[in-house]
Amino acid sequence: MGITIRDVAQAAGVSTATVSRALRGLANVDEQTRTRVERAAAELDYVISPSASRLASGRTGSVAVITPYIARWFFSTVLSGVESTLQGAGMDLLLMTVSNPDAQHRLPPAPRLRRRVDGVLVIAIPPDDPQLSDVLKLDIPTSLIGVTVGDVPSVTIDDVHAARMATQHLINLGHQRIGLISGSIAGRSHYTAEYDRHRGYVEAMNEAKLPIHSDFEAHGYFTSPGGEQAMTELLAQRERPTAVFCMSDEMAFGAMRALRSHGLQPGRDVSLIGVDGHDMSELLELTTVEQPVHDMGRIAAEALLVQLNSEVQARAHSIVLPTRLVVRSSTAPVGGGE
Amino acid sequence: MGITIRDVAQAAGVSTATVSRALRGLANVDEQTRTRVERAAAELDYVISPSASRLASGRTGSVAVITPYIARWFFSTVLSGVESTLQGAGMDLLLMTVSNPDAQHRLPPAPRLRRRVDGVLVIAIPPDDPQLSDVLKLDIPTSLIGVTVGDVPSVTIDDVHAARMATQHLINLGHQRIGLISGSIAGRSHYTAEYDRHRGYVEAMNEAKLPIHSDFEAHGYFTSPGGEQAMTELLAQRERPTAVFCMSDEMAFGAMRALRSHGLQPGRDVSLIGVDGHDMSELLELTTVEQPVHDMGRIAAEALLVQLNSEVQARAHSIVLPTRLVVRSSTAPVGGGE
DNA sequence: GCATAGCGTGTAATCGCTTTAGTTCGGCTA
DNA sequence: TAGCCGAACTAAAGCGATTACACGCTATGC
Repeated sequence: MGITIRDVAQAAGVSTATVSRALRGLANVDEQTRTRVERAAAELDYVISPSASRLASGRTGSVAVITPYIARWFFSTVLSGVESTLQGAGMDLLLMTVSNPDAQHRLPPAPRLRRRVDGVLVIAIPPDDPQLSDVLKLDIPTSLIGVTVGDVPSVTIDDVHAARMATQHLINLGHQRIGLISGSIAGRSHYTAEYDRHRGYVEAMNEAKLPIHSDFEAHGYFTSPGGEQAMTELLAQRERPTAVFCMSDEMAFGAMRALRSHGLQPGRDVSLIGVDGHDMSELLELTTVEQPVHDMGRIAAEALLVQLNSEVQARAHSIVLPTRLVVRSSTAPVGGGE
Repeated sequence: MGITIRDVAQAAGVSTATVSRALRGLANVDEQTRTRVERAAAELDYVISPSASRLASGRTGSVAVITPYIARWFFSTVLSGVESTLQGAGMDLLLMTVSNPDAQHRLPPAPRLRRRVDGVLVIAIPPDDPQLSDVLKLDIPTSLIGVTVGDVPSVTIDDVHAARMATQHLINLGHQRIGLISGSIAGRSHYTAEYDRHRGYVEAMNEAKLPIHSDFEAHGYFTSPGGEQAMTELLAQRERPTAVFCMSDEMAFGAMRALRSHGLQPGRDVSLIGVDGHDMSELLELTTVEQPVHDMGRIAAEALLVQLNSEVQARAHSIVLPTRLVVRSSTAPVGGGE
């Protein structure tokens, strides 16, 4: 039914081998011949059959992206960065999710990758998730985003530093009772970013010789209802914190709502800072430590492409991108509202 | 390098044809033989080569999803619905974006689809976008989401009805000066949903014999900064509207911010209603007409799979999903705050 | 007792490309 | 003039599955 390379060869009066080379821009093809072939292909409206090409060449021309969530801001933003890069390189992007707490019982992605993709990009799967190790065992070129495991190439931010920056900002404003809304995803394996952000908070507090009450930490599970709940708990303490560091913007949004329903105003009554640079944080006037999420996707994809194109097994290294403190009205000097 | 079907055949002591049949669960294979083959395949850790299988069978086992945006709420939510369905059916999901105002100059997706996918899902591309017609011309089974074109199968909501419901809600609360924040995406072709929502607004207003000031419409370009700008314009009118219907939640979020920076409170001073059921609308207490976005993706994917599996060219029909008014504190009876 | 049907299986021809190992041929060197 | 070389090209052997067809065998109908 379809036009094959043979039809093009015949129309151009050359062999199929020449058509193949001409169309792919390989050397050892006379420019006149190439033009003739291209014209013939265009006239016949010929497109290479990817299946045949893949079978013959062994290259699939596609990259899998594995992510636990699609509809969450961080993940979809990374994905958009990845997509634009891969599209630019003419690579197919195969999207797969791993089973996450929300959607159990789907078949693990690892077996589906074999013989099917040239490379894999993994977005923020906890380092000790067995599904991740299954993927890594496949020995397909892989880049990780937002997580590091062993010496697998990765693109991340310095989570310790981000958390220190956030906490330090609160300290600089004169706050002393600084709460923490962390993740502690229920039933979920241990998450590097959370661990590191915790450390950053602790380091900054210690350095400033500020006390860390265990009462001042609440779990927000990285969701905004969770953040709301956590803030409500913090507000129930005998001595309320005057500022709270939230490990993600979404949790901070929830915390904002909790403040409002207590008649408190973010910034004036309690300072709130997040991490992410979420789309909505500007709208909600949330101070936050921005991470370059779109770029993380783009850069990881670029690194993977380099790895795929280099014959040598060039040991790709890990890349750490900078974060940036963006101050808005959700943080203010301590006592401003008293 | 890899294990091929021949290795499995040899190990199981049968022909490759039998292995193929056994592994794909076809009929006419003795159960004992099938078991033997399966055991051999498992032992050798064999996986079918998709490229070879595709070439031989002509089926690609994959579906393309074409979308103008990935990181926006509506699109990523549809995508997650699509993904879970396709994953469940063992289909590969190829993600492609069409050039949108934000990202010009990428090659159009249509040529990349040929011979590569069994079906196509298109998310909310304006019906007169040439890139959409290029895709439809390919004559690959296709389902549209959030848009209709001719008799191509689609999954949508009734936008006229949704807008009527929203406007009627404001009318029921006693509002008479009801503003409209519409889209009018700059430099973008005409968008069905916008047209229909406009009609719904007009119909409801006419039915209630309420006047439609041209001053009461502002363009928000379907973004939240746009909505903020639009609301600011509306507030500058001599006679301010007491309520505003926003064609999307994101624009309503922006409008909320504009209200706040004018010292006004959504609901008390100006009522605000959106359309979408965005994640953040609950947090922001926005009244909205919810559309079942995740389901739209799921259902469109299911319909496409049916179409792919039915031998007959069953003319798939269009599906219209219901919307639901969710009342929150951003809308209140007129005059509540005066 | 014989034609027939159907099941389980094997044989071998594809599917449409890539790629290796030649084959030509004009021009250049010795 | 012979010999050699490199560029441009062709022929043909895969790549690893699927599937139409053929084949033997047993159960069934008449």
